[in-house]
Order: sequence, then structure tokens, then C-alpha cells
Amino acid sequence: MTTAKRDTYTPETLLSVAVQVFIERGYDGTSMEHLSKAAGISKSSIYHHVAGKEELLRRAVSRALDGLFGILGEEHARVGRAVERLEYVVRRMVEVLITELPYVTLLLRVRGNTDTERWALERRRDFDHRVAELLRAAAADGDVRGDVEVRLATRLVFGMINSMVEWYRPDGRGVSEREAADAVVQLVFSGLRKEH
Amino acid sequence: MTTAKRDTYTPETLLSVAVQVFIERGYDGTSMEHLSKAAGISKSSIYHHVAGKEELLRRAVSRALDGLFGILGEEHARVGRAVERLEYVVRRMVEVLITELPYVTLLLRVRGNTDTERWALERRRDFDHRVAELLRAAAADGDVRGDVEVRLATRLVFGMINSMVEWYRPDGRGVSEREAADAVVQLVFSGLRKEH
DNA sequence: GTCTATATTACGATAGAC
DNA sequence: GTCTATCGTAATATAGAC
Repeated sequence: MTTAKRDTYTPETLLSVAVQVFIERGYDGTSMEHLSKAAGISKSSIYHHVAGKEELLRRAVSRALDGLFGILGEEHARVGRAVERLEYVVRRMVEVLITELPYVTLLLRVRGNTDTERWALERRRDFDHRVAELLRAAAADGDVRGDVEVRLATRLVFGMINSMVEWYRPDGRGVSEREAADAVVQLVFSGLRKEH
Repeated sequence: MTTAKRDTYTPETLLSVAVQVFIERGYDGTSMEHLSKAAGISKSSIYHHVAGKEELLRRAVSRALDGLFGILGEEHARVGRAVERLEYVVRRMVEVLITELPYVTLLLRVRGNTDTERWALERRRDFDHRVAELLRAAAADGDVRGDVEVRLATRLVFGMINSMVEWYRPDGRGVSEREAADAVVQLVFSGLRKEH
């Protein structure tokens, strides 16, 4: 290459700044002015890199969705007893949520006002259904309790995992990724009550 | 009274309309124009009833918080073994969430951009701490497993309960309040795995 | 209590210079 | 690739008539 890489923005690096601001102020609550201040460049410079606010949102939620769907392609999610595959997917969901925390955070806050948001919601539903199928198979195997409806249980488990974006912070002082994943797996499969 | 009550708006009735719109479009994504269209009156008429958008938000989250804090004052939440009080509070949280669904939904989506939102977040934290204390007491009694940290477990349980606002719809066709509360209590205390 | 009309500010996006 | 300046629109809120 002829010129060294300067500390100028690319769509990728701009994205990480934008996602932070979106999370702090909310997507709707963030103006292009807010983004330009946070990035240290002018509004029109942002338009040089991306077509607009919504493209930044699309790139962000795409990254989160790619991480989640990637789990379903992994070997431990595809072979073995359903209940074991389910446990693996639950653990990996926690890990992906932490690895891609800002992007997953944004994905989970999307409500469906724009085309991009509706597309993200649809892909989330696809993912949910895939995991629900796993739970259904585990129930058919007799490995999970039959007194809670599959769809309801899936929603509650997803709720527990996804809620981590509200409080998890990946600094050294808090909960480690391993501790978080262990706690979720313990609660989801064995519950709070001490076993006798 | 001298005149019969007409079908005109009061701050209360206007609130129920506004909350619906806030939930559909997001608080930031809702303009006074949107509200006036939904209410069937002009923008300036809304300003006759409330000082502005933020007052509607404050009224809404107050109602949700009153419902939640009310639980802690109930007898079953104050007397008895800690693990039993905890189970009662979890069940009642589900019930209040369903009873005050739109208001709790709004409360849980608040992010902290305005004074009202920061106040709501603070009160939510207070409530969380009160329930965490209950879990701590149950652990001290030896009724709850000791291998998951109290603060972490509380957050995950709240995550599961609160996530219900994302999908629960109180029409006759779906999950009843009783089924939902039972499922949450089962999962939180006993987990998914079939007991041996 | 509701309306129309409007003041004022902020928004997303573009033009065009450097 | 970044800037300043600006366009057209839509936002919150108010004034004042009825």
C-alpha cells in the first residue's frame, strides 16, 4: 500500500462509536449532531462514511445476529442429546452476548419502527424458534419437565439471558464471563432451590 | 355535581392513550403530534391537561412503581420464612406486571436521559435491593443454593420476570396470569430439568 | 376544553469549498 | 476525508380566539 493507515474513520470504526451513543441515549434519542460530537468529526463527514443513521443500526444488529446464528452452526449445537445441545446453546448465548455486548444490547432494544428494525425482529424470532425446537426435543426425550409449556419456557429462558445486557459490564471487577454463564446454566436447568 | 361527566379527557384517561403510543413508538420516537392524533384532540389541548411529554412519562412510571412497592407491604412478603416470602414476591411481581402491563413496560424501557427517567431507575434499584435482601436471607436459612452469588441470581430472576413485558398479551387466547406466574415460580425455584 | 396559528428550536441530509 | 453553511422538515411549546 502507498499510504499508511491514518486514524481516520471507516464505517467499522465509526460503528463502534455510534453504537455506544445509541446505547446511552437510545437510538431515537440520538441525533446526528450527538454522533458527530462523540466521533469528533462533523455531521457531513459521517454522511461520507454511511448513508445515514439507520445504516449504522443495520450494521450493528447484523453483527449481533451473526454472532447468535453462528452458535447454531457449531458442532455441539448440532450433534448429541437434545438437552445437552440446549445447555450448550444457552451457555454460548451468554458468551456471545458478552463478546458482542454493545451490538446485542442494541439488537434487543429494537422495537420495529423502521424496515431495519422489523427485519431484525424477524431474524430474532427465527433464532428463538430454533432454540424452542431444541427445548421441544429435550422434552420429548423426557429430559426436561413437562409441566411448563415449551414456548413459555423458551421465552422465560431467553428473558433471563437477554436481560444481562442491562447490567453486565466486562471490566475486571465484576462477574466474569465464566461465572455468568455458569450461573445462567445453573438457574435455567436446576433453579434456585437447594437440592435435597 | 351539576354536570354529567362527558367523554372528555382527564390527565388519567389521556395517560392510558399516551402510554399505548409510547410503547408502540418508543418514548423518544413519540411526538406530541402522534399523541394528539391517537387521542383525537389537538396538540394544544394536550398541553391543557399535562405540562408536556415528560409529565405523562412520570405519571406512567409512578403507577408501575407504586404497584411493585405495594407488594413489599403485603403480609405474605413481611412474615414467614424468607424463601416463602421470596416465592410470594416473585409470584406477585408477575401478577403486578400483568395487571399494570403498559405502565410496567414503560418503566422497564426507561434509560435515564431525563430527570424523570433517572428518578425511575433509582426507585427500580431500591426495589431490586429489597428483593435481593430476601434472597440473601433465604440463602442464610439454607433454603437456596449457595453456589450462585445473590446479586447475580437476583438480577437473572428479575430479568426473567421483567422480560414478560416483551411478549405477554392479556387476551383470552394466550397464557393466563396463573399459568405465567406458575411457570415463573417453577423455573426460578426448580429449573427446567426433570427432577429425579 | 378545544381549536388554529405560530414562535422557536432541533433534526436529518445535502452542497460545495478545501 | 473533512469542513462550514444551509435547506426543508418536524419537533416542543405557547398565544389567543371561541
